[in-house]
Amino acid sequence: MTELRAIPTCEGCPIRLNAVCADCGRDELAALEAAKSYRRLPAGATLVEEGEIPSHFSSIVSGSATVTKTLKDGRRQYVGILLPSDYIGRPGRHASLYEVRTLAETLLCQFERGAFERLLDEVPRLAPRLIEMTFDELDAARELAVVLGRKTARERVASLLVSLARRSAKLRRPLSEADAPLTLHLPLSRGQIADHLGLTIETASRQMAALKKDGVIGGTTRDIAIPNFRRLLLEAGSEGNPPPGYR
Amino acid sequence: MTELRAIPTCEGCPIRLNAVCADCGRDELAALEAAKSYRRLPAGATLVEEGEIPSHFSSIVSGSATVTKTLKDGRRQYVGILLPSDYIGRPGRHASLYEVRTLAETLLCQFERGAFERLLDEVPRLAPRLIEMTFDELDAARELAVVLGRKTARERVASLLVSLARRSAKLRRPLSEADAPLTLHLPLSRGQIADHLGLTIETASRQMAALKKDGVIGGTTRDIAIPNFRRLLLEAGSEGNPPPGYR
DNA sequence: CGATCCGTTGAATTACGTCAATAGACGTGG
DNA sequence: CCACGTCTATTGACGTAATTCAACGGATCG
Repeated sequence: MTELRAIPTCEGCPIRLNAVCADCGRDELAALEAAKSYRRLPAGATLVEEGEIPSHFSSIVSGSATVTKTLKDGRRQYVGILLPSDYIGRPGRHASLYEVRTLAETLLCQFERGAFERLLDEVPRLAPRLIEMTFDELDAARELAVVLGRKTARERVASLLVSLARRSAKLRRPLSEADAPLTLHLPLSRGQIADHLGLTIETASRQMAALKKDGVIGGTTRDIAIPNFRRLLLEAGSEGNPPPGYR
Repeated sequence: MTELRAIPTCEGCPIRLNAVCADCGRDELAALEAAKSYRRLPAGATLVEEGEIPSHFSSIVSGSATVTKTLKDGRRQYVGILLPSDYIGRPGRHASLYEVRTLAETLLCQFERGAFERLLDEVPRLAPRLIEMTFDELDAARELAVVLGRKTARERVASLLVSLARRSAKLRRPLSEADAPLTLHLPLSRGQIADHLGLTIETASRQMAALKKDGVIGGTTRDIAIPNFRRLLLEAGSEGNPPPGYR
């Protein structure tokens, strides 16, 4: 799928316009160029362990990763899914509360933590962009809380598909209105979908099957066809029709 | 309860050491002083409406508020509870995705949005602190996702009590180890607890009753006694004992 | 003193979890 | 090419935690 061979320069970087560096000018970029390095990881690699103080701040150039919290008895919840241009890390010497693990082969653009903190002070357009992106992450986490707190299993699965479709097709045009067919490669197994949606693997599987039976989605296990995005959106439950039997 | 009469100066401000201004020096504080104003709201007041572009960025000096997302069919989820020193707002012209509403009479220290954005550029210790606090909010939202995705009703209620106890007794000392008795005034009704924990009012009420019956908590409806914090912590399910019957 | 709000409690219902068996998909080696 | 093991996904039958529906009790207030 994504080509990981070539180490891009910032100029030609695929995430140039969306990553934490997005707002930097040519001169500011030079400061980042000097400090950055690349790291390539296979699928299933642990990037950050829970409790670890990460040595680097990094951005996903290509690939994907999950942010996971695990209770001591083993219950797992994915609290984030990271796609290209998303960052991993937090300024300051904080132990990570999460495990970060690649879902696929992944290329990172990384900065040693101290160096990144210095850049935050020195490169004026970096901190505002980090603030902006962190607020977006906060919105995503709160949206997940709504999904987990208030939505049915079917709505959760539909919501995940909506979110992944929106993110992977980086819609400039409001996709919300598009009725045109659309395909989506799922980066997650059924078990991982369950870990993200607070469900069991069986329920995740059943709901995928039900959505398919009802014609909301098509395609294969990992490659989902969305014949009518608006329909999927309605199934996700954020758009106005109460689930059957809601008071 | 909290005294809202006196408008404090920054020097004597009760949230001086924890709010977004916490890292500012005496001189930086002067710039904030010049731009700030106060606003007092009764309980149940809407501070920000969903979809609105807020005109101000504000900090809670005293009181409390909820951050709520409502689905179009009326299902509600509190995605945050704000206590003194927490901020409300986001730099940039973003429509709020949430409703913010006071839980009790509340005093705000506020800045007109444009003025706050200028301060972010000009007062060096402001942006790093905002980043720090936003990451903390992100952690809280993700923690909530874990609670909503993976915990039982009893664990959810216990988790909320733990979180409120930790926050309201601004533990410098690790409260996690304290076995000493402790009291907590609940800022939330049973219905509001349910809205925060993704439960119904009946389930919230039943679980409170069950925790009381089992001696985990005592006190009255709104004033909770916690005879043994460690015990409550265990009930919250983050500390190692699987709930009965977990695979 | 009725009205309203909030909390509690009981009984019936249900969505999802649990347990269990089977079916594909994919790779390895004979 | 086929037999076999492994891993993931699917499907069925059953159990249960939480919801739903309903009734009631205790404050608070005009």
